[in-house]
Amino acid sequence: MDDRESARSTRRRMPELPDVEIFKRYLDSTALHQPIRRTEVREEDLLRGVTPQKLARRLKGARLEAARRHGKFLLVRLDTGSWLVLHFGMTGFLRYFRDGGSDREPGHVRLLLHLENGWRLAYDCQRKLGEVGLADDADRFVQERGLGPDALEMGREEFLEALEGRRGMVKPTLMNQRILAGVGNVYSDEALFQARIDPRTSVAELDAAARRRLRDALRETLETAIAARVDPERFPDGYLLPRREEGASCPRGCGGRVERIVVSGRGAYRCPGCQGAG
DNA sequence: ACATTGACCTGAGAGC
DNA sequence: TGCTCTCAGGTCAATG
Repeated sequence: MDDRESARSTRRRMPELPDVEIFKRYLDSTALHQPIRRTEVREEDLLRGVTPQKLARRLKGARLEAARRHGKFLLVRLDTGSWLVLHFGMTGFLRYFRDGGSDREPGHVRLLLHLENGWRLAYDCQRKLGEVGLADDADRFVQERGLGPDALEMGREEFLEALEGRRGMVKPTLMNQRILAGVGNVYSDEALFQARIDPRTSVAELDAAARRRLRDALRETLETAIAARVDPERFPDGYLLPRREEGASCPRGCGGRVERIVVSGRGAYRCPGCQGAG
């Protein structure tokens, strides 16, 4: 990856649920079933609850059997029964490569698994806000972390239950991983744009119809992002994500201009025409 | 329960 | 050209 490519992907890649789902599919189609010959920890700071020595010992000889995603976490089951836990922070991603192949080692590798077949699986995380760890059990990990239900797996009733009694602003509520897991800054904006709800609206002010609309919009948004392989250029018309910049014309064609506001300390994009005055 | 602020982290881009 | 400043955002902790 050259510098320009690196810069571009840094701008675009902010791993939320759809991004991690793509990572899961990538892992499932590349690095499974090969014994791990050696584990290289290049950045100890990203390890959580485990030393480099322990991680290497637990991975040595083990095979990655299948990946599972919960919210923004990727949990990889080993044939030994334990799980490798990966969180991608803001800038993390995976790459499967070998010497002389078309893909090369990326620029900020924090963990590198050397596999028996000569290929390597890199966990790259430029800004070190990600996390690598081990878990004995995936369900218990999710519970102990206090994660809410996965945003894509939860049913309509479960979503409505999660909002019940909430009084905070809707955007930070969607982003609260304890309430539902997987939604971050970008996709909360997108779902709210699709549902035509101002991000600053209190959940308490949303009537039943608006809550259902939000739930459907969130599901639609996440599924669309995955189908587009999180590439902004592949998103269908009418999506905000490819036009997350101040002054862009409303993707829905209402004539409004996209504006940036700050909600709960985060930059939020919305269309004043479609999403009300707030 | 909820809001706010700051810390963590690195690199890009702006402004001087 | 090179410096300083701000910003990006996932998560956590402290404070109101």
